[in-house]
Amino acid sequence: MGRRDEITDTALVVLERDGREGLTMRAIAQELDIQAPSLYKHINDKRELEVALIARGFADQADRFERVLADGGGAIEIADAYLQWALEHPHLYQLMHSEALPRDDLPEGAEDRSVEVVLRAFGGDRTLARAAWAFAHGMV
Amino acid sequence: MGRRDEITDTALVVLERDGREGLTMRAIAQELDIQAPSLYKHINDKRELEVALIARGFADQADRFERVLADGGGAIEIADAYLQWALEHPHLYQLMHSEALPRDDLPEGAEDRSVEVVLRAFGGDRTLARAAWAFAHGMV
DNA sequence: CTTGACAGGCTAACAGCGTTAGCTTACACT
DNA sequence: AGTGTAAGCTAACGCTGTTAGCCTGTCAAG
Repeated sequence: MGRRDEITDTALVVLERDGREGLTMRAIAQELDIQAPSLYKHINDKRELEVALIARGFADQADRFERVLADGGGAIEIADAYLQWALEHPHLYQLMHSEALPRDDLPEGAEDRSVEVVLRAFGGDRTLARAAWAFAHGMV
Repeated sequence: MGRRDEITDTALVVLERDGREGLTMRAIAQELDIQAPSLYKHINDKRELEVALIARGFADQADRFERVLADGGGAIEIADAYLQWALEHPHLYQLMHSEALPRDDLPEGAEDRSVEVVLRAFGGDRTLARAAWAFAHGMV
């Protein structure tokens, strides 16, 4: 199923380069030297592609957080990493939070891994962790 | 300049009823028993209309906050009102925060009035007020 | 009383969007 | 040799925002 991933890769490139409004089927297709309708051999609709990008966003975030934690970082460093990540991937960040999360469509645990790390940084205090997340998101 | 306001009124109705994706020029026009292109006699483009809606959102928020403050409410009550308002106007709230705010296009002080109230609730501590705002927004 | 400007409608049309249908081509497997 | 499938293609549809150009009613000035 490699082609689907290539398409997602390309979509990510287009998104980060042209923003959400530039993320069009035809633009993605062009980047792949292909016609837009051909994309539908690998994907059901655009939303599905966006969900895949969102999932990648969470995964990448989780990677970053885990690295911070592994380097001995605590809650503050995690929050800082959150903000940093958002500033580095503004368009993807916007896509991830522009509407209600399609939690049902997201692969199991895509979001959870990120949540897990944050939770650990706060010593398992779910309420406090949620508050911090909200604060970080709000600040962005 | 009354017609422009009527159009904005109608746009707000359509937005709250059908959400952002349902907020189309043709839908607004239909609600006014008019053809879509006729809207452009009163408005330059759709973005301008959205900006007007955003401005109304801030104004309505400010009204609410001021009332809370007048009723002796403090920081917590303001935060609660913020959340309450967001839940009551989910589509408008989303529109207001879905992209970078067009601050240059917003009428002078549209946002400021809201900020002002929050600031007062926090005894003029700008940093603390900003933090609380971020927290409230993140929670939503 | 006429004339002319202007406000505010109209229809027709365009480009770009996501998407569907149906055809073709290349390649793997029996 | 023949068949099935993966993956491309073109043409087209309905929707979107938007432009151009036309028409009609209101109303003030000469």
